[in-house]
Amino acid sequence: MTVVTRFPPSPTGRLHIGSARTALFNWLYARHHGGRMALRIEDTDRKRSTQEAIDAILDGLTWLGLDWDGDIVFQTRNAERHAAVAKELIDAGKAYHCYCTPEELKEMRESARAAGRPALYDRRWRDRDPADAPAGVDPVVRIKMPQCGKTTIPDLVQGDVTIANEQLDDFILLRADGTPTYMLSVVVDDHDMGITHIIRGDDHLNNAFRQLHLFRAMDWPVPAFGHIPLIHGADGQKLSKRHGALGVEEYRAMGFLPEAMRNYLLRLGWSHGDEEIISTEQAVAWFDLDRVGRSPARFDLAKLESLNAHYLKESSNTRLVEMIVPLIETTHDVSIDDNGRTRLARGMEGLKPRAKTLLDLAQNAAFYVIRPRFPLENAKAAKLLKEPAIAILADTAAALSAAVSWKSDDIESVLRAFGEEHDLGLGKVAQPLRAALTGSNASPSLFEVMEILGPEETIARIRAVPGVLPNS
RNA sequence: GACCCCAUCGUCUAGAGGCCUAGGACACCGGCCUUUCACGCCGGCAACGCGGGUUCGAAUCCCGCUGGGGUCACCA
Repeated sequence: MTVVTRFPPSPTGRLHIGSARTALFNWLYARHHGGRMALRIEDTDRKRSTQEAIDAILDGLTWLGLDWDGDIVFQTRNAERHAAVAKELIDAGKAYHCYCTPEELKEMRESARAAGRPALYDRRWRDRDPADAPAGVDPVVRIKMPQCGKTTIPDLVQGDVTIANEQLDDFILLRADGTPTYMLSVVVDDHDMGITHIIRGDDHLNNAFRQLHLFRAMDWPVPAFGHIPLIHGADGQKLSKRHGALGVEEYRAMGFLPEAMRNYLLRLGWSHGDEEIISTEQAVAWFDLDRVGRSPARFDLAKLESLNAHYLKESSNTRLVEMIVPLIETTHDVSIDDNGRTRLARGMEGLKPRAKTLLDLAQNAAFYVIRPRFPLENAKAAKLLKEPAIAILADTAAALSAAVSWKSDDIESVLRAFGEEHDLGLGKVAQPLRAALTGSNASPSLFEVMEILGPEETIARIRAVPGVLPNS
């Protein structure tokens, strides 16, 4: 049997970080077993579904590198089929019309809860004579669920989960307006699409019991279920807006690499011994549901950052340059030419180990293509450019102008010799220079920076420091 | 409230009765390296929620408690 999984987002917002992990697990499971992953847009809630959300979800998946097999299925397009199944169930005596009003149902739930009973529909129309139907009320269609006994779901993640059938009520298949509910649509589509494995968030575990009976009522094979725990915020509460970013798009904007995101999401609730850095190839080879943990995991930004820093270091310089150029261009309103790109690429080796995100990288790299502006905004750096540093800088510029070679090793020799000559520690010489050249008190190796900047630019930047030029 | 699920360092986790003096990673704290900041390397702090069983032996099995989470819509 070929494994067919599915990822079924509701297009009501961004691709949520938890959904992204669900998609990843479905994708990995399908790939691991040589199967397929289908993508289905669950747009049955027409009021809240938007094209914008669909695009955002597709973009998010694409960015993460999670592709799907076959055409995208739009659930609303199958509405007629869903309704036909409901009719079939009515004809078979497995479903019926219910004429309860919303108020009636609300009252029913409230009194049930007050009595300490499960807040379920009391099946009052299940065996009632259809002739009793009140005039002018459009009925909903409800399925007949078993009223006694137990139902067990052999869950691939949670193990066997059993519930008493009294906990299951005759849920609605078709709304009063004739449109199918989620519960019906999902089951019909999963069947029609040949889904063999339903891997989804833990919040759907209760639905699985209802869906299981719907599969049985239609005499359809029941897919395997795997309910993975949800991701929680750092405080252990359900992930919500107050926890900050929720959509993968936002993490992308924060400068995270897709491979870091993938690795992080994978390790959240899943493990393979002590492995931490896991490539997609390894993930496909190793992934299976039995290694998925059963307790909810908290989202830890620091760990994501650390993984991102790792992948940043592994990335090629050209890839990184292409990713940060637009960032530098927009924040500084400049246009970076090929020369600038070359400088950035050469500087990347020294920049990479100093960044956690692409945003850091772009910010730290900007000086290679943009001259510092005086007075410096960076307070610590500005402090480095006070006397006697200005005088030292002027002398340094002079010494540098006389340099025969502009290789970093040679520049270092020149500066060390200069320091000894003037009885100054290297720090006294280097720090003001760093501030003058990079506008910051922290940067990659100064000698490397100077080599990349080149002699003209280096000298020009030193002379641009207020107070230096007259002495040089 | 009812039902279901879960429970190892601050966080993610390893651990499938003796390999556990509980391992790794992130974070944190020291140190080394060093022109700065990082990276890297070395070291440190830090956990089996509680109470009962079962067993020669329990983080691992069972029960209870406590704590956390999920679900209870003509939403998905």
